[in-house]
Amino acid sequence: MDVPAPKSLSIPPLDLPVDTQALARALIGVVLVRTLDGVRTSGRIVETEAYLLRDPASHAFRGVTPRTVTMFGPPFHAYVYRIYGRYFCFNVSSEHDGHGAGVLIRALEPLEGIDVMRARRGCEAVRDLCRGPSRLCQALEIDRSLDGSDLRSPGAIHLEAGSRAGALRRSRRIGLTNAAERLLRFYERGSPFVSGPRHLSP
DNA sequence: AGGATGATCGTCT
DNA sequence: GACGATCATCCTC
Repeated sequence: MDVPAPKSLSIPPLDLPVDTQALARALIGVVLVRTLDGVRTSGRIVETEAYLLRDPASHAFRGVTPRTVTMFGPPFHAYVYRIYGRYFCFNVSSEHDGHGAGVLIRALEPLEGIDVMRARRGCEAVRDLCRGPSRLCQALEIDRSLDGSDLRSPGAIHLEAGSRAGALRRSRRIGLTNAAERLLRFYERGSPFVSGPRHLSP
């Protein structure tokens, strides 16, 4: 007979799909936790974008490069890249080992460590702390050193089960010129913490 | 509320 | 040598 898991102490198992688009949807409501010097900052994911296999908009489209190796590794690892010389963006790798794809995290609803995030961002308004892919990287102090981290086990950065997501909506991805027509951006309906348009198709 | 602009540098051609 | 999966700021309506 099995010993029942302790009720209040167990962390609910986080079961995520490998398929990129399914993962982009499943990640809404999941909590991203960043632990630095023993201090947790975290937020609930409210907006994602899928970057599929053979997707002209994806960094993986033209094959492996030194920057994008983690996109081609096993799923559920951190792909962090620098953009416009000054910012970072955070992704969760998807698909199986050897296949390049991932999900960009575009916005969080701040949960833990709000004052720490305020200090890092130089910004008071809770709504603006993690509303945008590079803003959330500033708030959680995410940079290239975290690239390759396994997000399923507790560490410097990982994912935890969160509250169930509300209704999902989808739209075009933001800031693209390639394959811009595809509806691969997902966000929680009505969330004030979403970046960009919040008024598109169901 | 919404559109235009400049910053800034790693990455790939 | 060109170009961003962005942001903050400045502008007009």
